[in-house]
Amino acid sequence: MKDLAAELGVSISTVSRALKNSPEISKEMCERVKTLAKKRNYRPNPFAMSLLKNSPRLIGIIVPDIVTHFYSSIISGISDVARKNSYSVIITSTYEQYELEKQSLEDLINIRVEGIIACLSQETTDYSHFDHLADQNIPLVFFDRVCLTEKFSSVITDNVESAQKATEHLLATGSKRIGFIGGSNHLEIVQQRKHGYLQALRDHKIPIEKELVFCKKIDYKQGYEGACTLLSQANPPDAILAMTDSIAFGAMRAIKEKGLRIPEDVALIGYTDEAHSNYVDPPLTAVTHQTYKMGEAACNLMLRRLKGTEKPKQIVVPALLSIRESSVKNRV
Amino acid sequence: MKDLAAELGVSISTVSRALKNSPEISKEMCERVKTLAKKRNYRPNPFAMSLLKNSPRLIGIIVPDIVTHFYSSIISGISDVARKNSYSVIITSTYEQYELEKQSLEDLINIRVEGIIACLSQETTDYSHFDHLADQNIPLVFFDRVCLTEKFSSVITDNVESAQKATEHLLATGSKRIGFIGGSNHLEIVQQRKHGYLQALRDHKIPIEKELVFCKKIDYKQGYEGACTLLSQANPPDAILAMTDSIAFGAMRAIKEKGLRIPEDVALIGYTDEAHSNYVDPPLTAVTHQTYKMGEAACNLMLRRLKGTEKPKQIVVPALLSIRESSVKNRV
DNA sequence: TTGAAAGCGTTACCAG
DNA sequence: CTGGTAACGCTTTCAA
Repeated sequence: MKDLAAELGVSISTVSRALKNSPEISKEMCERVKTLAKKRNYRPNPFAMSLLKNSPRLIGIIVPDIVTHFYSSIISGISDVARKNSYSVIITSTYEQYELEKQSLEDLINIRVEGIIACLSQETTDYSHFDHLADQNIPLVFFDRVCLTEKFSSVITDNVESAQKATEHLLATGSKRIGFIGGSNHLEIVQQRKHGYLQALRDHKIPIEKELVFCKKIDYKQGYEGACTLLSQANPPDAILAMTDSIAFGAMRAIKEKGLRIPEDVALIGYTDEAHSNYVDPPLTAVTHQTYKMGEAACNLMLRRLKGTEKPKQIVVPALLSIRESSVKNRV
Repeated sequence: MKDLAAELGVSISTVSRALKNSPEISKEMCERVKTLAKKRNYRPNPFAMSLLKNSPRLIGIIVPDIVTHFYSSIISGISDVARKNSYSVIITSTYEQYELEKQSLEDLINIRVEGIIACLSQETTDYSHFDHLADQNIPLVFFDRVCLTEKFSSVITDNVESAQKATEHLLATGSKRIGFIGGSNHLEIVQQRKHGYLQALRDHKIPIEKELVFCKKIDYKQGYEGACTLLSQANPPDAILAMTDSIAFGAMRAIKEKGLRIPEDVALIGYTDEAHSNYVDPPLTAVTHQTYKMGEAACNLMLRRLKGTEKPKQIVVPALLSIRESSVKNRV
């Protein structure tokens, strides 16, 4: 900018004003400056700006990991909305560890992000590090795994409803005895989805059988073992609701290895993204989270907080039941 | 910092020095300053630093998208190395579009990242926007899909070798006529993988047939259509080498829909990550990229460039052939 | 309509 | 060992 001023023989202030179309400047001058600026490939230095205004137009994101489709898709939604509002995003991963979560938070604050969008790690049970943000007046929005909802806005999915709907779909399409494979009971999403499953059974006056519920860990192996356990019972289920994608794929393998047909012998519903549900055989009926939308919602919540102080708000982005071939016994 | 100085009754310079353990300051003073700094929750303002040193400790990443496992895993590798060296990363997605790639590049330069790590979009055939970076002296490292290799460092996989090995594996396990499904020919990885495939055929004195090669775009749909086209020929192949994961899954569906068995009728090899290869039926033999390692390598290359000017350098991270069930016709 | 100068938070150099 | 001051790039009064 100094160079531009020198080259045009005017002052720096003039250049500054010309560049932002200050109404109190001659059009001619304005044009001259802009032309030269373009020619010299001038770019405003954002650090000077940030230093001045203390608004770096930067949003921080904290996720358990970026490799899981669920998170990467949400990040995608967040950063697209951010970019459209000329914000940039910085992403940090906790790898589900409490210590790394604290570290990430610290880093983002040091970088002086304007706000933080976060999803809790599995390990986190103490929320004080987030609590402090309220004092420092740094906006925070949670998604999926949330806490301190009176203080901070959040975006969640309808876990109870989605599991309930999935169960009802199974009942409506010819399944009678439905098994459930979940994860550690202390996780809220496990409780909620199991709750939805049980609710559907209750609504249909179907007695609840403990043996049909298998809850250990959320991974492929436990999905496989869960299905093996359920199917080797004396009176095995004729349908399984699997609580996550890895569990569903593990269960699918177990069913096939037993020589059972999907959905004729055992119907199956999972929670997965669009693409991978279609890659398997038969295509998997699944609850699909509107992850991109969740990301957009989270970012919009943040942007609104950034503009004016708004009351904490929850947004529920409903999950969709994508019916494919793995669940429908009685084709019409 | 000003407040700290005032509160302690010393000058700002003293505080600054105390905070960075300048050897020319009394230990006592040093302690006093640090204690108060902690108490007042002082954090250095990174923008002032960046303004001063013009080094924001920020690295920009440009990827086709962040949702694909291949990219998210590489990003994971990059950002872990970056964080260990107290760099942050900013990620932008091109969604495979040339215009968005130019835009992303522009944005990152405006934000004043110290360097950029990029993977070309499928659309990109004109590299001048990257070429300009060399003039502006902004370090650039490419990965996977690369260009201008005399000017910029890059991290690639051994595309020729991996495709060659995969083809040879097919030949060694009973396949005779092998088809190839790839993407746009202007992409180097397409050329290289095709080259490896052809090389293997040549080595085995197998005549090359143009009709066995299908190269359009890299996505699920083209994988499906490619396989359909190949398999509906008068003399169809009995094996297919699919150049990416989405192509492989598309091809798998096409093969099944035609009522053909894998691998008995048509053997199939893809390029995918560990997890999803195992989810499909039959488990997919695949070339597995060491994506996290590639990310680490790219970031290390960048860090070295950032420290001293280094000559452009290529790093080859070999891919691994994970043999599963989809490829082996003649079980021993 | 334009120019001069202060100030944003920090470091570094030069004096004391 | 410590204080003063210039400088980083830009915006914004205040004066002319």
